[in-house]
Amino acid sequence: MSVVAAIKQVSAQAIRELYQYDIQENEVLVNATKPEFTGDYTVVLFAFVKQLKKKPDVLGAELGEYLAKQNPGLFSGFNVISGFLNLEITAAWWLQFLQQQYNNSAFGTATPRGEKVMVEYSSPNTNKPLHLGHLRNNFLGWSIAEILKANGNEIAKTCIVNDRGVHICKSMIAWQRFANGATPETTHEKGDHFVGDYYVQFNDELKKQAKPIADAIYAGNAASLLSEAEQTLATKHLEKINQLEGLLADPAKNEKQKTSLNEKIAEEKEGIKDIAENATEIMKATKQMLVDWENGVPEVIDLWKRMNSWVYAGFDETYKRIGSDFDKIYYESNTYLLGKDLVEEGLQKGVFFQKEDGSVWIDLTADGLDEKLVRRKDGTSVYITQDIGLAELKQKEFNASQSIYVVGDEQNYHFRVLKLICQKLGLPSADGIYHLSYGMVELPTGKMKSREGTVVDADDLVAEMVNIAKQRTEELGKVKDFTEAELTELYETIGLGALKFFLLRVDPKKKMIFNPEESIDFHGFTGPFIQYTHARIKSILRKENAWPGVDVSNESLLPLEKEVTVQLEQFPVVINEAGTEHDPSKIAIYVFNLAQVFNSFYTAHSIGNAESPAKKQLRLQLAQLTAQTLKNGMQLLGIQVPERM
RNA sequence: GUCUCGGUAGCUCAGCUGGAUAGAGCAACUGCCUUCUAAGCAGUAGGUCAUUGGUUCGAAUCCAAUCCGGGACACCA
Repeated sequence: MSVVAAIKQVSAQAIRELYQYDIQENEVLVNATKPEFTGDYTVVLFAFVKQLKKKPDVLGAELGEYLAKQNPGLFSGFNVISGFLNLEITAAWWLQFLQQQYNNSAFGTATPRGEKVMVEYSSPNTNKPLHLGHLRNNFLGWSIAEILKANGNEIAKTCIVNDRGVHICKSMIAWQRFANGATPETTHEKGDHFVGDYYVQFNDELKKQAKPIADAIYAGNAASLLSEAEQTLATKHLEKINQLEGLLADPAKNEKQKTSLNEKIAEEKEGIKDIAENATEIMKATKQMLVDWENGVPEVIDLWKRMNSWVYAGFDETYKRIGSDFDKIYYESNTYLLGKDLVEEGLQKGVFFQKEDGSVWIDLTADGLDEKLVRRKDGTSVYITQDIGLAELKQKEFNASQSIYVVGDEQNYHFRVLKLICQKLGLPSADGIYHLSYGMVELPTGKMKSREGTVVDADDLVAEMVNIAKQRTEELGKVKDFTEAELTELYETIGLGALKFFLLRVDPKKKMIFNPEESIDFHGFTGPFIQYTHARIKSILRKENAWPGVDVSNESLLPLEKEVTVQLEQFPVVINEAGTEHDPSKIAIYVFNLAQVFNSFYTAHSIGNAESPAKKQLRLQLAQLTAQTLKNGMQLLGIQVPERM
């Protein structure tokens, strides 16, 4: 049990016994004591003052007295300052903790509870390579899986590959038209980048073809190019634009109103652009290809398989390098028809209802949401239907009590709907659905846009980080005796460590800004800082292979020795928090704090030349447990720590 | 329009189940490598916690309103 938990327990017990007042352990608020006061942990008393009808000072004195008396092994002293009961923990308690854990390579990990958790993450589209946003997703998914594992859960990592749909057809059409039979082998290009290039080419061509149609729409002579429905829609947009521009010309409008009007006009223009793009020959060919794919036309299926195989080869390389792996990969081409029978079932149960045109809906207005379509009038299913089906399939295959989806926050609404529908359908997996929502990675200029070429490519970024790691390491010149292979490994470790730490140190649900102009730091609150701390400790431990082996249980602790110990003791609690909150940044912050405290200790006190054998023994134990904890903590973030750097 | 997430130091972020004088890192400035790795350590400076009101012993934290920014609300995925 952690110290804090122990303090809560004995405090609640003390209040029960002293005042016959029943109180739960978790109602006791325990904080770390502020440095300016004496003590290690502080019980905040204000919460009980009223119920117990005691003045804070009196309550503190009585409680402190009682606690110290009843638990001489835990508390060595106390003081009360205006409602805060500051408790000092005995050196013996800290030393006992250290004795128990210093040799425990699994320090921090909970015993298995037999609970199963699924983590779905990564989930790429197969029409373009991975970018920075995917990296955040992958690192988060991997890390949360490790954290939950350390909390005693059994983990299944999954991935749903979006391997079918218009987006792939776009790359396929472009390849057919522009590639002249080129392949990744002939061009010596990584497969996912190769296919992505054709996706870009498709969009270039689309723009080219859509331009004259859009011009015609604005000129009012696009009738022959559009279907009747498109024509009516286009006219509507045009009318709206005219109307808005009329308003804009009004000199009485202020800047703010003008901005708003301009935004609305831009929206209408976007609508016209969509119409024009959909009317292009290349778009029509793409849609036809999607129909052919669904009908299983052999040439289309062959090309689809071929191009996907190129993409997978590329992805595999990236996944291997960044350390992502999966226990089970689902492919949308296999799962996109799932959920149809559930729609039927839902209709019969009255969860869904049918409109006159035959489309099927669910009414979520009572839950503060809208009506949501689950089956089109033509009988085909929509995106969410597949997800319901896949949720059921996962449940059948893994029977996990919790199913985590690592997906960007733009899909918050979607997952609320998904969970609600599953609950209303009474699927056993429903309550375990958890959307681990994370914010987008943005550039200083705003969102990354593949169309504008402002996407930070994952492979490029990893390569750059590794390259910087190499430069820095060479500048410092500390590892001249490393072999070529050892150097390569070290650069990967440091470069990827910096990158992963950078993306994981921030609360997942917050969006984050990445500035490609400023390279990711290697100093301060960074991965390399922690790796360095680890390497330095390991260097000492290699030198000091003969420990004094004397009894340290009667030693006292110097302030910095204690600070390190206090920090170490919190590791299991932090792992627990990171798990329940699904938040790896808690680990990153913890590991940084630990490294920082240890470094202060390291510069202030010598380990090898300690004042006495007992001190040396104690400091070696501290050093060893710190190294182990840094290693275990970083492992939870998917980051390796080197023995030397 | 409705829903939702955010706004803390020049920059990037902690702190948010209410608790003592709001913390780190980067950038800036001062020191410290003849002693276990200076990717480090010690220190200085930097704040109207978006604004206003409320709740109370106490608010960055809870509530309301306002301002600013992101996202969502498709018979797209």
